[in-house]
Amino acid sequence: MSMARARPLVLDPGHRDDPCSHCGARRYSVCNAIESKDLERLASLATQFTVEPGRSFIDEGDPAEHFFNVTAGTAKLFKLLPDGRRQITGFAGTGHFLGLAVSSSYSFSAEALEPMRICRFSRPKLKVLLDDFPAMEKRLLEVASNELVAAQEQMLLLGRKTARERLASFLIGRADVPTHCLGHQAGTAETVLLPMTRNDIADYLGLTIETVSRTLTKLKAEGLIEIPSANTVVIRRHAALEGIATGETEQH
Amino acid sequence: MSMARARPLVLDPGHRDDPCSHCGARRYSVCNAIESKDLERLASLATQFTVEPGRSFIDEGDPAEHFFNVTAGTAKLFKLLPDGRRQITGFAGTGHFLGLAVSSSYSFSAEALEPMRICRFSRPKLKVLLDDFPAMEKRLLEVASNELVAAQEQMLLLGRKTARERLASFLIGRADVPTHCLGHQAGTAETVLLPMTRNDIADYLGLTIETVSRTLTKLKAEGLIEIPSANTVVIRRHAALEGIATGETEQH
DNA sequence: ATACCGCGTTGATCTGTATCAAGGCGCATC
DNA sequence: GATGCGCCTTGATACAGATCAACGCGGTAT
Repeated sequence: MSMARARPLVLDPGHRDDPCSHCGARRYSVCNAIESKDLERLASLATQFTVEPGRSFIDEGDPAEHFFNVTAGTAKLFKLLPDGRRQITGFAGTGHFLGLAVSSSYSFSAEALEPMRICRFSRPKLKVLLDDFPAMEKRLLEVASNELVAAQEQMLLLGRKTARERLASFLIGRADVPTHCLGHQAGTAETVLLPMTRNDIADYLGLTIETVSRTLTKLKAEGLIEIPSANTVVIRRHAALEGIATGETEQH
Repeated sequence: MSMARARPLVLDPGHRDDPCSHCGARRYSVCNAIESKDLERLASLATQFTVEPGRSFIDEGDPAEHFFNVTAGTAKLFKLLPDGRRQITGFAGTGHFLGLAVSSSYSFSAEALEPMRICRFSRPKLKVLLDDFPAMEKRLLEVASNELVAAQEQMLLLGRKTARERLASFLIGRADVPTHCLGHQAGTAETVLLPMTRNDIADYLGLTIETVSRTLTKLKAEGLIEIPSANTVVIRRHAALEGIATGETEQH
C-alpha cells in the first residue's frame, strides 16, 4: 500500500506523512527506543511494504541484507530439511523484529499467515545508526535475550513433552500473547484465535497434523477447551490446561 | 582457588595480579570488547571461583543476581519438568557468557561437567558498566544472536530429525567447537572428546540413553566413526556423517 | 582379592505417535 | 447447485524409539 520513499532530512517531521512517527506498532517495537526528534533519521532508512498470506519475505540461505519489523499481521518462521521436513521456530506478530544474526545469510525463512505490513531496514545502514543510538541496541539485546529464553522453553517442549503437553503449552502460550501482537481481532484472554493451520501447529510442535487434531479433540472431550471453529479455541479450564502444559499433571 | 577481592581503581594495573588482564579466556569472550586500560574497572566487578564436576552454580528459578563468564571447563545448561524429565539446552565451554535474560530469575540451571573456573559479575553493576562500554553491549548482542541461531537449529533437530540424524549432528557439532572452548586437551578435528555422559547426550538430543548407545554402535558398525573409549569418538567419514546430520542422506 | 557402584551396552518387548487411508465440511467457482 | 479443493477429522495399522531387564567393565573402597 503506502510505500515510503527514502528522502533527506526535513525540518518539520510533524507535518509529513513520516512512516515512523505515525506507526501504530512503534510503541510495541524496538523503535520506541528512539526519541521522536530522531525518528526522521530512522524513517529515512525504512521501506514499508505489504505481504499477502502465503507469500514469503525471507528465504533461508539468501544473503541477509535487511532487518525487518512487523507492523501488522503475523508470519511463521521456519527451517527446512532437504526432504521437506519443516520446523516452525516461531510466529512473529506486530512489533516483532526479525533478522538478528551475525551471519551473512538468513538462517530461516518467513512466510505471511495473514496480510502483513512490514518495515524493512538496510542492515549496514541500521548498524551505523545503532552506533548513534545505544538505547536501541539495548532494546535489541533485551529482545534477543527474551527470544533466547523462549527458544529454550521450546527445546524443552520438543525434546521432552508429550503431544498432550505440547498442545496444552501451545494454547496457553497463545492465550498469553500480548493483545497488540495479534492485531485487529484479538479475542479475550480465554478465546484464542489461531491464524495458522493444523499443519503449521504440527510443524511448530514437532508432531503430525493427525496427532494435533486428535489431541485437540481429546482435550475438547475432556471439557478443557471448546473449538467453536477450526481456528478458534476457547479455554474452559485454564488452570487445568496449565497444569498439563507444565507437566505437573499426570497423563490420561 | 584464587579469589579476587573487590578493590578501588589503582594507577598501575600492569603490575597487579589483575584477574582480567591475565585471563586466558579474555580473547575468546565478550570481555575482549573492553580495552586494556579499562580492564581494571571490569575486574573490580568480577569475582572468580571454581566449581567441582557435578556441582551446579545456577539454579532455575533462583533470583538472577549475577552474570557468569566461563574461563575454564565445561558446564551443561538444562531445564527440568516437575517429574524429573530434563532437557539440556546447551553446553557452555571456555569463553561462554551466561545469564543473559531480562527476567529477574534464571530460566535454566547450570552444572559443571569438568572442573570449572568461573568469573561472576553483579547484574546491576554490569548493567551500569555497559552504559559506558557500548562495544561490550554490541558483543553481547552478537553472542545472543549467534545463540539464537543455534537454538533454532536445535529446534529443527528436536522437532524433526531422526535419532540417527541427531547423533550425527551432535558429533559434527562437537567436532566444530572451537579448540579454545574445549580447554586443555582438545583432540584433532576428527577426534571428538565428550566430557558429558550418555545420559547428558540423551537429554541434549531428546532421546534415551539406550537409543544413544545403540545409534552410536550402529554408526561404528557402518564404519562412520570409531569409539576408542566411551568418551572419545573418532570421525572416520566426516562428509558421510555430515550428509546424515543435514538430512541429505536417506535412512538405513 | 573382593565387593560394590556408576556407567555403558545389548536384548526383548511395549507404546506413543507416525503413517496410510477414507471421508466430511466449508467455501469458492462456474 | 454441482464440482472441486483445501483443510480437518477419524480410523486402522506400522514402526521408531521408549521401557524393562540383564549383564559387563573399570574404578575404588574395604
